[in-house]
Amino acid sequence: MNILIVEDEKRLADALSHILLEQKNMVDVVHDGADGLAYAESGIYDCIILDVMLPSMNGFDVCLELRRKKIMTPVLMLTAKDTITDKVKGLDAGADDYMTKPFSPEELLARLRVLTRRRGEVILDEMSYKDITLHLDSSTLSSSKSDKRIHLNFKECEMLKAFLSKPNVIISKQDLIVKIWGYDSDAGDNNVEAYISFIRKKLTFVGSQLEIQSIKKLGYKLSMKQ
Amino acid sequence: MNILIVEDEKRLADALSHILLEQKNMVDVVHDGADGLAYAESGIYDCIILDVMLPSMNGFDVCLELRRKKIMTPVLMLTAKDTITDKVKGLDAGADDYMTKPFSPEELLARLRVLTRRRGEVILDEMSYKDITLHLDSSTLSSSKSDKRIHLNFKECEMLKAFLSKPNVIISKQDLIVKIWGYDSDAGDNNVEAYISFIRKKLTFVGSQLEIQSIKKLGYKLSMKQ
DNA sequence: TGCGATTTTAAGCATTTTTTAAGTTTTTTG
DNA sequence: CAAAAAACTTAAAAAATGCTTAAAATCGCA
Repeated sequence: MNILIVEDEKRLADALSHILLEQKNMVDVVHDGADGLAYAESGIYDCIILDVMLPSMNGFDVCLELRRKKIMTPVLMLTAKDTITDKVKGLDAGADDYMTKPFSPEELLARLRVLTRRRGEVILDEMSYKDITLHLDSSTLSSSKSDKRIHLNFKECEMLKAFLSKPNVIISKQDLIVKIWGYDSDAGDNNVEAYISFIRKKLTFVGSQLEIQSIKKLGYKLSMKQ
Repeated sequence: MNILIVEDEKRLADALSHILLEQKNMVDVVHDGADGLAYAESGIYDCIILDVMLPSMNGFDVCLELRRKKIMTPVLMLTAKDTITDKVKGLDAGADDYMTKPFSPEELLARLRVLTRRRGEVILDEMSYKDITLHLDSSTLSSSKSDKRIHLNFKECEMLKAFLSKPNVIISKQDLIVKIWGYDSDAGDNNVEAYISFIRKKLTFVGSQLEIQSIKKLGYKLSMKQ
């Protein structure tokens, strides 16, 4: 899953992302409300964890603005105090659930499970972007530009899924390592590079107009050629 | 169907009711023997699942008392250990069947089917997909592509049922283990592999155009060849 | 108890996947 | 522009996954 954390307390943000990364999610962290809104508007997240007290723009307003823009990504609101007014305000603002600090990792994961199950149920069996489609029920890649199909192995598939869930967004090698090899693996950058190379070959094979572009020092992104 | 569960272990009680609710039964759960007896006396249940070890009154006594009062609702007795004396005691007490923990959901349902068939509920007795039919009453597989028939044993049958209920969907080895060997069995992947191999042979034998395809790292799915 | 059926286990094999490492190429930087 | 760093590509080694059997263990029943 693809999760956005909007939290200014650095220690808490770290703890949260640590917990989520361990479960092999993709996690983005931003530290203030305005940034949070900007990221969230991309619509690429499966869930947003949103603190109430934030610099520049508070969590309620972020949430309200998101809903006003018809972005319905589930929001889990965090707050330090368990006051009824806050809770009501949060839910009025369009949050889907509400959690008071401190909380246990288990509670966090349980709530996220509920939030994302709601929209889920329908299990995704295809992911598409532009001319390509990744068929998850057969681990197969195809493109509308040709009638070729090619099999991807497990890690290739996971990696391409990461790019398809965030097209045009730069994903760092570290994020890919965590997502595919796990939080405490000892895979190195070269492992990522090797798989990027495999996937590129397969994108070319099916005749796609998409490419995995490398941005030195930052990572890779999936985008149209040229 | 209307089922009463008398079980004090919360986890197991939950698992049981979950399984049964999924099949659209009505389920009542109580946690001790005396309550169990009180509920069972109402006579409204189609079946009673009764643990042996219970607070306040053990399962044997509950069962004995029920029969003494001429309440003949079928009783499926549960026990942790498979001792002959327990079994004998259970059946002497008037239980209709006897199941030792751990057990798989499929085994539970199969036994309930037998217990309640007596009283004439309509039960599913065939599953078909494309050219094959699995005859549940005789555990026999046939295909419209030939007039051959072949017997499947219990586990082969349960496994094929899993695939027939979700054709073209990938089912993981873990799911199959839980479904067929139970939630805390110590069966491993190789057990699944062995049975997949047996079933493939039988699909071939009856001349079916279907195959169980394996998708590395993800599981298996039933689909048409090619 | 003993027999046949069922289930489990284990080992060998084949295949696929993953890792590793070394040699290139490309890009950045001083 | 040269040197260093980063990224790319490959082949080959290593590891893992899955398949198939036969044999052992277990079960169910007469």
